[in-house]
Amino acid sequence: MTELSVLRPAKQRRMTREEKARDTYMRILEAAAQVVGEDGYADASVSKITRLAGVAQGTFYNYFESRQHIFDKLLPHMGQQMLDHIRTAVPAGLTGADREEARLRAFFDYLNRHPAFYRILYEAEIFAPKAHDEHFRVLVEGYRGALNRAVERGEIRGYDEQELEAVIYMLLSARAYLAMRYVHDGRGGTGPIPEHVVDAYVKLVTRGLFGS
Amino acid sequence: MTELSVLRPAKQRRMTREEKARDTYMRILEAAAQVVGEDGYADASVSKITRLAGVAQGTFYNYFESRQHIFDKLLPHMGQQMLDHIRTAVPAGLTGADREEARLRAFFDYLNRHPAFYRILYEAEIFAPKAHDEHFRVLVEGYRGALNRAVERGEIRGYDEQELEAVIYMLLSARAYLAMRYVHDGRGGTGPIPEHVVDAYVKLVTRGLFGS
Amino acid sequence: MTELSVLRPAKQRRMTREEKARDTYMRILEAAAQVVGEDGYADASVSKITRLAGVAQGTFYNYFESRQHIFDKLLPHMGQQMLDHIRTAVPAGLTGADREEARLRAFFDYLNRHPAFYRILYEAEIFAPKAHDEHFRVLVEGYRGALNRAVERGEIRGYDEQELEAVIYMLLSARAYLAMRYVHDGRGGTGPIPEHVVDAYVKLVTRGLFGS
Amino acid sequence: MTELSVLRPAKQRRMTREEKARDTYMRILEAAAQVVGEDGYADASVSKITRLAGVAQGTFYNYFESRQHIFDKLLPHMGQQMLDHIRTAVPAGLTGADREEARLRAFFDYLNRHPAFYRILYEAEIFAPKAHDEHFRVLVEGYRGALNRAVERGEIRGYDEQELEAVIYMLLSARAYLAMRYVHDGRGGTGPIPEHVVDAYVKLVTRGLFGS
DNA sequence: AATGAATGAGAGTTCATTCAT
DNA sequence: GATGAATGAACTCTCATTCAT
Repeated sequence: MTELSVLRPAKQRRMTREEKARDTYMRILEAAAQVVGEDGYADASVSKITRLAGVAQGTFYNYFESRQHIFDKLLPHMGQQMLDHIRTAVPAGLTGADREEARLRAFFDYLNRHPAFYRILYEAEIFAPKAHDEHFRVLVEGYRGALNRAVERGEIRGYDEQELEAVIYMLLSARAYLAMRYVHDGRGGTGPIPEHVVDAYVKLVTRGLFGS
Repeated sequence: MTELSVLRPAKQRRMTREEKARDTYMRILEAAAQVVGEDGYADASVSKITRLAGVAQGTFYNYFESRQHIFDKLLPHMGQQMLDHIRTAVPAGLTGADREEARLRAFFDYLNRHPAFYRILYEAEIFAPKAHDEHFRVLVEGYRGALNRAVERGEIRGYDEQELEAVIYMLLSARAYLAMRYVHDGRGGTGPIPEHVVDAYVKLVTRGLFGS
Repeated sequence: MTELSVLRPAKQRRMTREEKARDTYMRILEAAAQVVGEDGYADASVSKITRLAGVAQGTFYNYFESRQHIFDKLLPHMGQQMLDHIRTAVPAGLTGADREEARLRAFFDYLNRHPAFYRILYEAEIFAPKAHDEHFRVLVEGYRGALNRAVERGEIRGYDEQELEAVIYMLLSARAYLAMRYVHDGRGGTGPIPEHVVDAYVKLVTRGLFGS
Repeated sequence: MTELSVLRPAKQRRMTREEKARDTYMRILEAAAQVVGEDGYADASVSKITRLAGVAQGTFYNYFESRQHIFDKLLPHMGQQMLDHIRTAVPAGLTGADREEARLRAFFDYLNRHPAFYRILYEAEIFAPKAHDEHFRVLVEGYRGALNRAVERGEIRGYDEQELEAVIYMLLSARAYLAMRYVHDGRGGTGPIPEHVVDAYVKLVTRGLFGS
């Protein structure tokens, strides 16, 4: 493992103190993301993170109160990126099952581009439960709005509000496990999602939700 | 935490050397299950486990090569219990969506009776990935047989074999997340699954898979 | 803990460079006194002191060579205040045991008004031994003069010069321990000295020194 | 600093496990006493202590919960030795001021033989306050009994019970400060107490307490 | 003169594992 | 086979001090 070159801004004239601080903060955070992505939270020691970030161990504690503290920041940081990616990648006009398909593809696409994200997200359930819950809450709320609109448009029938929440959990979980099974190969590597997996998802959702 | 009394066999006559060894092995394994269930893998120290099992720390290494080793045994041991429970609980004659519903209820029922199992199972993805994969493989194979039969009976249409596998993953994942969300309350405790959650699951599966 | 407002001079016209420096020096010194008084030398970090003084950490080292250095200044600074207080509080005409009693009361009175002083003084034996010795030297010399005059006046008999020094140490030590035992309650708080303690001291000194 | 040879028992036949454990415990405790005696509590690191005791750092924590914990054991351990020494050294028949003198000499004698004790005792006020209080309590109670008997015998007159407690504090404090001033030379070394100091103490106590 | 980010040595503590008894 | 004392590597975190700005 060597120093991160990412995010090291081209040495334009000069950086103000504040900019430099912001830079250091980001370098540590990105280093943590990479280490957790590769080794998991349990093996993400402060020493590994700072070595990768190219700063002294003590510097870590100028920016984060504790090891747990940076873990709690990781998912919010990366999760926002993911949501932005999905929002951008899903065409505005899409509705119904087409929208679902686009979202699934965008999710897998993001995972392929940011292989570290999978571990950061799914281990967070254990190592940063607060952050994980919050992330989930955001996802669920976003979904709820979309499904409610689909109900209003008459695309979805036969589910009351409580049931829809359960459905959202199922759809989110489906994404997660499909990612575990089909995006990740044995160790470390990732690949594009097979078409038949998308087909299965879309079929299940189309019939099951937007049915007949 | 005090010594386990579970599994301490009634002191009939005498135990053969072999029986005693088997007994000690089981005591340690059960103690590990309880500790992991309560504190998670990360905090399940050898010392906690042996203290609970009522043996010396050194004894642990007469039965398990390492801490990781016992973690790898945990899920196979508990997972078999779960499968037995589900198999027993689901009436033989049921097919189609009714069978799915019965399986879901049996799963949640098991979780309620064995609260430790949830952590053992879901943290295994991180702390005992080999065992987790194997456990999943067994579940998937069992499922595959059942769904193939449903296909043969004409209950399921429009999914090829590969797609069915993806569907299985989605159903398994649905269980997992619904458990996380609806069985577990904030800290430690569990409760029965709400009816509307079962309804949503059944509806989605009926329409999506078995649907006309 | 918030910034000290003490000693912040009313913002008259303007401060000369020198005045400002003097002001900063005093602000840091007073902050150190407060922190040591509350948390003890061991927990009086430079960061706590500068935070309380309202200056940057680096500023500290413009005024004091090291943390130890400011500790060495603390007792001389506060000790002088105490001596001034006692000198002022003890009526000029008193002699003999009456004078002793007045001094004891003045000492306890100072302690009650400046609760931080106790820790600064007594922990100095450990954390600033040089300063402690010097402080003691000053006290002893002051005492020696007084007792010598008492000898000359014939109030004290039967002690040679060396013995008188030992007596001085005993009287000073008595003060200290009586303070520890009777002025300080369990944690932090202080109260007036009980009368019977003063009585015991006066009796012992009257009979023992100024005796018969 | 090298390994302690003290207390390493002559290698008689064999040591039972229990004996060996006791031995290790004592070796660590004695090492701690020596380190604290030389460097003070603040600089008595676990690493220094275990190095001197000739055990691994981890071993320390098999015997003491924490660094603070061993500090809390130090004074009780050494204090008992001191009391035993004084009790043994003071002839049984002595009473009144003679007894006081004998006690003072025994105290200084112990200090000379165990130079580490001074720091252990007097820094305990700061670093092991609980132990210090307890030690003081024991000393005071012992004293109180002796003085009460002296009152009954009519050797002491004019002090009520509360006043006598204050007197005890003054006598104990006198010992302590006289030790600081006259037993310890500049750094580390010790010497016998000068006769004139004993004389001063005896004179003060005789006149002040037992005085006709 | 003032700042505050960066440093790095060193602290206390934990714990999986070993091995002589 | 059972024991439990001993180990030592690794961890997180603190903080006095420096120095470029």
